[in-house]
Amino acid sequence: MATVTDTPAVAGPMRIGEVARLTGTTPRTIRYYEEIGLLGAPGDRAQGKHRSYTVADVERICEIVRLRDLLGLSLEQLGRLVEAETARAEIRREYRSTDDPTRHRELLEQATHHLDTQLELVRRRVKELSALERDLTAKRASVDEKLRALS
Amino acid sequence: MATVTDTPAVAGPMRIGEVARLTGTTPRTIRYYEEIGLLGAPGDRAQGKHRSYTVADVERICEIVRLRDLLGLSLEQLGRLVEAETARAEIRREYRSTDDPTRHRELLEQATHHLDTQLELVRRRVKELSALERDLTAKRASVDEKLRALS
DNA sequence: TTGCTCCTCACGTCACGTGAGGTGGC
DNA sequence: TTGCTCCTCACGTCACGTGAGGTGGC
Repeated sequence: MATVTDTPAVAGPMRIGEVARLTGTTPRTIRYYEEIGLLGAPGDRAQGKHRSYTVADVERICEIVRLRDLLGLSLEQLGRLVEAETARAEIRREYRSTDDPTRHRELLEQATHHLDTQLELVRRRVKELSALERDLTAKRASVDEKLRALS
Repeated sequence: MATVTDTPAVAGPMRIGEVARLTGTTPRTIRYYEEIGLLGAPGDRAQGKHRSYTVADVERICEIVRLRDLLGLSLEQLGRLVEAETARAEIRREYRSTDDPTRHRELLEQATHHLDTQLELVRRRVKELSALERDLTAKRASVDEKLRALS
């Protein structure tokens, strides 16, 4: 799996091919996610002209791809999950633009709630996979036992 | 996720609906897996007559469904993976029908190889998911920190 | 005989893959 | 100007979902 540790060739705005390479997807996939509203249209863009992406866009796509591959969710479910993420970006903007500590607390509590939802899904998966690993290991041990008995 | 711990209503042969319920799938999915050769046709069956399944069939479908949900493989890849499983069933039959210890050893060593392939895939996934869990936990801790600083 | 489940087409859908034909920017 | 990548249709594919119309077995 490709990660963001691949340094982008340039720090400036990127085109869709580079973004696809950095996120381990394809241009078609990125356009499709834009089409169904999972990604917002990148910047203002005239019809037929090239899409231009920022480093923040790349990070968002990486997150989506990671969750898509590791949890078994539909893109609609994934959309609802990262809507929370989108909200978090919005939250940070609002967070920085206000000094009201009550509002600060509210925004932070929303963030923890979003993170907890994701953590719960991840932990459930880890448990299921660990159970599978345990079962396979047990089978392996049983076969090994028979092999030893043979020699 | 449904598991085989749901005891089947009867111990005898089952129909497709019951099998679907026990394995957490649908009749359509089971027929589709048969169509693409992922499952062999259950018993000899005249055209248009009902399919009849055994407990062994249910266990095999459970395994397939479990691997399908937890690893992110295509049905073709999954087919190659459980071809090994199919081979194992065949192997057990041959294992019991021969007394040659050299042949026994060969068959057992094939079995360990198949199990190791599956274990490697499972462990890779566990690692990826653990990394994701770590990242999310770190984010959560950072938000918590800010919340404490506020009070 | 009545219900329920099963059967086989066959078209629909989700998440993209894959050309076809044309334009943009270093 | 030449290449390369990008653009927008639009049809194909994988893994099923979802009726349509008909038959099987307790």
